[in-house]
Amino acid sequence: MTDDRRTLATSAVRLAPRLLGAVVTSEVGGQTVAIRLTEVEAYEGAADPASHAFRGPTTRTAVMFGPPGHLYCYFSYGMHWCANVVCGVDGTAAAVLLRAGRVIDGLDAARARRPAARRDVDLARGPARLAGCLALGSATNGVDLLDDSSQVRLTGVRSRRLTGVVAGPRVGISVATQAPWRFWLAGDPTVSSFKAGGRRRRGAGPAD
DNA sequence: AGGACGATTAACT
DNA sequence: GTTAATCGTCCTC
Repeated sequence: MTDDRRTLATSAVRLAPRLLGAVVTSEVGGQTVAIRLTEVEAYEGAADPASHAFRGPTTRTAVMFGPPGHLYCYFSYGMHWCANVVCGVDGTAAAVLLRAGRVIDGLDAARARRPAARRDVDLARGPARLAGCLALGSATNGVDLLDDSSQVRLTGVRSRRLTGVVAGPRVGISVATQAPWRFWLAGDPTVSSFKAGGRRRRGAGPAD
């Protein structure tokens, strides 16, 4: 295992704050787009009821159980794709959701992929928006982010977290809502606005 | 075989 | 502030 991959063979909570400031570069579709990460969330697999991997491996989550340094993409709400960096040692299912970032290369291609974005800081402000900018989806699920020949690569993972990294509750989940496993760069305009986790339950109103 | 529910976003009022 | 869009996945018959 390379040194780079070894640095990812750690828990999601330990890795997540060190991904802030790192760069994801996509060459999908022959267009280069690079994003500097400003917001992430840690998901710890078997120990974390909010993780897709909590109930054990399935077809969808197989990549999460593999070696670190690969990309886990999943389809959400019937419309969107979101992307994670798989971490932890081979056989565990930890991963870090890429929630937001700043486009630092390929601005024109990113704008073309996200016509709804009014400002450039909105292009990758949110996990599905970020995946849209980089054209991540089913075709990129499982790619090795540490292989120079991959269409999607991760560079610049820090050995120590940057100053200005803050932590708080994760977004959009209905269990384990209190764990402060969302990390972002304080004051950065590309970070998504906070929304409390725990959506309203349908068809489960008060019984009386 | 059927149904509930999303690690969301954009467009409304 | 609210809500529609839209479908794969997983759980329960």
